[in-house]
Amino acid sequence: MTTIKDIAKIAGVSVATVSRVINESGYVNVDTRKKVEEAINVMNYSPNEVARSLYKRKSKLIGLLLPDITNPFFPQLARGVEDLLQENGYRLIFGNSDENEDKELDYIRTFVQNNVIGVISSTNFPDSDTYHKLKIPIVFLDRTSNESPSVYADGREGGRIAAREIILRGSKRITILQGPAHIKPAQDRFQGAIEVLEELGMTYDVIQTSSFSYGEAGKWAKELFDKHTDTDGVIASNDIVATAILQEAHRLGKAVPQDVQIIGYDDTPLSSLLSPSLSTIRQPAYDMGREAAGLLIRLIEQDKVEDSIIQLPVSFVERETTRTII
Amino acid sequence: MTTIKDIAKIAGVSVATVSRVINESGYVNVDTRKKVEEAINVMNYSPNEVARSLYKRKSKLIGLLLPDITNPFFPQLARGVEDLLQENGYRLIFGNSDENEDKELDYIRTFVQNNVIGVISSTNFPDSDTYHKLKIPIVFLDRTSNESPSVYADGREGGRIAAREIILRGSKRITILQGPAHIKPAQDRFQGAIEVLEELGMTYDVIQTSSFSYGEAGKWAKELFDKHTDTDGVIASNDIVATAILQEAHRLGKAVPQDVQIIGYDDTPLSSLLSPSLSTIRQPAYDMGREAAGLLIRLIEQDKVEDSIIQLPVSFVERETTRTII
DNA sequence: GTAACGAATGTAACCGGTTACACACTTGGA
DNA sequence: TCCAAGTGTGTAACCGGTTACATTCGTTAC
Repeated sequence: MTTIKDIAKIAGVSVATVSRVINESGYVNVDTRKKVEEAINVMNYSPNEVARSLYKRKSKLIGLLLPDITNPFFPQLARGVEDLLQENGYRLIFGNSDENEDKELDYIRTFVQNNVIGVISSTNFPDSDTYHKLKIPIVFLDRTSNESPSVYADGREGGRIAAREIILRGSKRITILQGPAHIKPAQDRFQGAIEVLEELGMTYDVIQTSSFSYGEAGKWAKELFDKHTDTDGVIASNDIVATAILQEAHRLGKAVPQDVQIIGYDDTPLSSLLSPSLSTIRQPAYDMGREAAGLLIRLIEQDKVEDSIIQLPVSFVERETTRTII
Repeated sequence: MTTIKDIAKIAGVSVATVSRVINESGYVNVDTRKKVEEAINVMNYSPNEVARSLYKRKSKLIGLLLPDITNPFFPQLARGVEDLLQENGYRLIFGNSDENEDKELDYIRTFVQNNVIGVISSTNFPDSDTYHKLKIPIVFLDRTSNESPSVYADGREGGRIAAREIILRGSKRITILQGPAHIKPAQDRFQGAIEVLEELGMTYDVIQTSSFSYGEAGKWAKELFDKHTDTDGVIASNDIVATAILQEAHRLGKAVPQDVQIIGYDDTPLSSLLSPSLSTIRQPAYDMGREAAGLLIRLIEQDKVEDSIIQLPVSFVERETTRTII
């Protein structure tokens, strides 16, 4: 490996001068600069970030913690984060937490051990000691915590919209899928939907679910139509679950949206590809990722940061699993 | 930040002794060890990986380069990689290359700058200088390069299976979607399918595509049914494209699989959730990721590694977009 | 003529670990 | 009794950068 010493020797200068050239700091004579730059080019040298990081006590690394990249909502988020960071010269250490606090703690620890300069986390435990004790900037993504910097979409409003739209389009016996209890945004959207239904004095049923996994979604779909045969509107906990409902409805010979309307949540790419395509509440996942990265960069590079809590709008995406308003 | 010096001071020993305790190397008296361990616990100390990495010239970091995490095939791969690495104490620096050689080069460079100890890459340029010059172990994932360690599924055989199955199930006028020219596995599966069609002397049509993006897939679906109205069997370049075809067939009032059979590729999670669910060629993405990680770990930790080229089997997953064999 | 300052460069300490080496003490066998 | 080997611990060099500080030289101002 080529080191700064090698470059110094080739260029006939000291390491300090090479460092000055690399970092464009201090005084360097133009001719000296040329010699050094030439040596750098010849040797195709790039400085060791580890050595830098050790001295400066900070790196260009940022930790990203997501529950499960396999859930189609998260690749969008991750991509948004990665794109903006990459454009700004930062790199990502990435981990899946599986919503598991121990795994999360373990990752945060190794992030710190690697001198990461900031963390973006989709955690269910934003108020845990782990995060409070962190001395580096942290942005909660798709999750919130009182005063801490965070980027999220308005889940409660999303739930409200879903309920309003499905009612507006004529469903009378609505069933709501309640997402996993420990996932805050899932509960927010659930609460939002409930609120509207209560306000309008509608009767409704609830099916509990405990994950967003592909594998189990089918089970809840079966349970739903089993228990609530006459349901004519389903507000799903996310697009995966909505897809399973759609499939099950199909299997049972129920016409969608004529017999049952279905509204998903997230607007993952798959939802537009289904037949019929899925009406859903859109969260701007990619933008959320970008915003989170942008906010983190600001927190890292600036003294004062305003608007460190960013809420992005959700919207109803009308497709084919809901009826048109008459 | 707590350093090894702090611990040494608290425990009343030298840093060398603390280091010996941490790394379980050399001689340490039991009582001394206890004192040190106590100090470590009290201070909740964990050693700085950056300092370690600098001295040892290697870290616990591994670079992972994927084309686009947003393509639903890759999260599975990534998850497989991450799971096995995490279990073995390694961490991941992650980047999206967009199949772009410059971006790839840039990532590889920063991987090296950060003393990564190995790289897993899904690249279209495995034989480029960038990789040849790398002095650390590298595993090509979902891609191959002559003698270099790689993990992939048999694309040609996948293509052959797809063609055989669709013919076996009665399609006479088959259209093949040819994936992006620069993506090797896409061409492999295309070639495999062509081979079988030629061997059996069947006529067929080809539609060129230039990406796997959701956005453009619809366009090719339209083009397909526009140009080849009478096609009764479509071999898609992957599941995303297959989904778009399915949707378009639906829109045109063609019955699937009665009028047109469709076979996808990858068996991404979405394919089982469609209605009708998608028959496809399964690549064991998660396992591919795990295998790649396992192979890389072996390359890192062992002197000699046998079987450094791992080919995983593909299989036909029969669902509802193909007819049953009579 | 010289004090003051800017430009250019080098020396060496430092970041937080690991480890080669030196040294002291114990133990056991010849 | 003496030496070799084993045990236990500390000192300091080292990894590859950055930077505080010292030094030298040339120019300008008084």
